[in-house]
Amino acid sequence: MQTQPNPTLDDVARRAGVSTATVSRCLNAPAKVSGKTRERVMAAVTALGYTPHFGARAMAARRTHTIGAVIPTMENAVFARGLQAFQEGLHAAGYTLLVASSAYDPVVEAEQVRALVARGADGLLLIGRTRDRALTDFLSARGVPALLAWVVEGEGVSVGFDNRAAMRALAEAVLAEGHRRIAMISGLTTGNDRASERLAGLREALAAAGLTRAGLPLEEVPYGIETGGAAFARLMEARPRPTAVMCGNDVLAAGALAKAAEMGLRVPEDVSITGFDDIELARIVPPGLTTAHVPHRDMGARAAEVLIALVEGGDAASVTLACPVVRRGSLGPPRG
Amino acid sequence: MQTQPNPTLDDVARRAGVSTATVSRCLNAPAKVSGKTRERVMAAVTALGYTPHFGARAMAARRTHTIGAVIPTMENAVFARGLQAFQEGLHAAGYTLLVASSAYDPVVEAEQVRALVARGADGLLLIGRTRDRALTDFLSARGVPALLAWVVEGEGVSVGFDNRAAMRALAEAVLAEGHRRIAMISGLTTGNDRASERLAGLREALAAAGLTRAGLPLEEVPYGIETGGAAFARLMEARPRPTAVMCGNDVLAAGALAKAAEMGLRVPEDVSITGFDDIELARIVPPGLTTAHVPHRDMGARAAEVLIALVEGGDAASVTLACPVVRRGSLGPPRG
DNA sequence: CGGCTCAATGTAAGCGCTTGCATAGCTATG
DNA sequence: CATAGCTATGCAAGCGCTTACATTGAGCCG
Repeated sequence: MQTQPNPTLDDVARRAGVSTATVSRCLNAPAKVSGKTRERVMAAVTALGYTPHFGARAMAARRTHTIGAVIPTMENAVFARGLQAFQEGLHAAGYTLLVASSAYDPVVEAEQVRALVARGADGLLLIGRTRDRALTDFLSARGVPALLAWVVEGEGVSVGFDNRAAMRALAEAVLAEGHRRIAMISGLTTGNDRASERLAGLREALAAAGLTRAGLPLEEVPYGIETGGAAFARLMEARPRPTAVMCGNDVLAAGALAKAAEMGLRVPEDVSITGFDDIELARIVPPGLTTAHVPHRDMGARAAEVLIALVEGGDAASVTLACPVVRRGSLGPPRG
Repeated sequence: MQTQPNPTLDDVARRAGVSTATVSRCLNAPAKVSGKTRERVMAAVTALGYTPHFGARAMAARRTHTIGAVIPTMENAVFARGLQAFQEGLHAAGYTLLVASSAYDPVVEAEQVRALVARGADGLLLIGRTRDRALTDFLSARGVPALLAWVVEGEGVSVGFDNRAAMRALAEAVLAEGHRRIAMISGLTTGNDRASERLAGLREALAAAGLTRAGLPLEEVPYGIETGGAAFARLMEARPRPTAVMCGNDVLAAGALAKAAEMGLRVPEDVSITGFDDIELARIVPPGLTTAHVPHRDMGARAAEVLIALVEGGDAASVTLACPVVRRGSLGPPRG
């Protein structure tokens, strides 16, 4: 499809009457070139519409100023928002972001990581911390630093929050209202440490309140409004019914809320519902969703800082952010 | 940071006792190599954990199997979803997707387009069709095909829908209910042809119904739930009040809906509200949002097909998808 | 059994850029 | 005025890969 060959450094050099080395310096270290020459070169650059060839540059410079990120899916607003902030931070520092999605599949994730490394990513942003040894080894052999986000430090540097503690705090708020029959709708926990940590947090809180572990009705379903609604309906078939349904994320909770309305159940009088993430949705679904606030944008911005430090300097410390409980209308005392 | 140099073709070749050419052929055209050699080479590849260097490959092969996409923002679910489908389609065909976002700024968009081309994108996906001459010229000079999505064909190939016609159809439904005092909350129209086309569609319908153009109260606000709510509040200060508020997208409409509830206005008894896009939200905000259904996933998938055809074959036809009106509780006849 | 074909492999020339080193043209110094 | 010390530039060697072309060695024909 290449109709006319793209202009190269050589074309620019010829047109400006200098060597390719000078042109290259003009572009990468303008201070090393005299004012007059620089002007002439820049004129040639714009006249020709020259754009440096990325592959060639990466090859010669062994540096790409590119950061790769592998996220589970772009369809989840939570990642989209964090990533947007992340990319703004990178852009400001002169880095470009390459995004790939894994569809929550570790095999695909590994593939994508390799693809990004092959593309010359100087560093990587990864979500969560469940991943296999081979991948970590691969990255360290290649000398590509990776930052883990959405979790707290396991091994390696991370920027994130403690999913378990946040969920436990939320559960404590629910218990404090007087709820004893609590059920949970969790996202799929297989290969998803955020989901399993949240579940674990709830179990810890229940145990601490003297409620037996066996007593937690649980539905584990894929991410989605529909699936959340369906899971809610199943949980509400139990007699006696749970008085509170805690969800692994806001989207599941929104589904539960919608289904409750459809079933003629009042929230929170007949049943309390909680979410996790605090996406915009949480504010607008009536009566407002009580949830754990995850500072997505802040996390993305901090992640950019830390990863750049890692890439350029060599080391940087992990950051742990707080996830306060946000109380809205969906949580109230059990009736009776 | 590169602790150990990455293995190169040469390392693999040496280890397998063949030339680099043979290794390259093994990877790119296995049929040209004898079975025994291939096994030996593949063994060396895995033993060394070899990954081809992307830049080098792009340089030598003048082809990257990479498609770039520039979207306004990842935070808009609408693009996220379309893009997810797009990327799945590309992946299946062996292409990789590079995503960049422009924040609705044409200058940034142009930058990103150039960056993607410099990175060797074989083709580009662009949203909408308002863009300046220089950019189109640049792309055609470089021989990089671009596909426009979310719109119908202007010049160039597109995969999308007719924003104006869809909005007109929606407006006709509103008029058919008997509404005559209609207001609009539009997204920012500057540099956003989707938004301006939708507005134009509404105006056409009003004109066709004999309502004067001057009679359309209009709020033009940035994308967001909050901004939609605030705009709604302003529109409802008019006396007599509008009986129907049509919004440029579902997110603005969700904000309007939430604000209506907060103001104690019943929907649709006191005021009807419509959206555009039909995102998940539209189904769950009570009483359900009447909106125009945009087939995002389908659009993404078709876009992948068409763009690949463009890149590989050279030409392909535009695709126009229908956007049926979806009726939900938020639209009813005006009271009285 | 010579000669031809064809499949499998090797040789080597780039692809477009960066960068260490050499060079040239100055000015400041003794 | 010769010399040292700069700065601005050029030269040329790769970076890791693909691919046209050359080479080799079978297998097959008459």
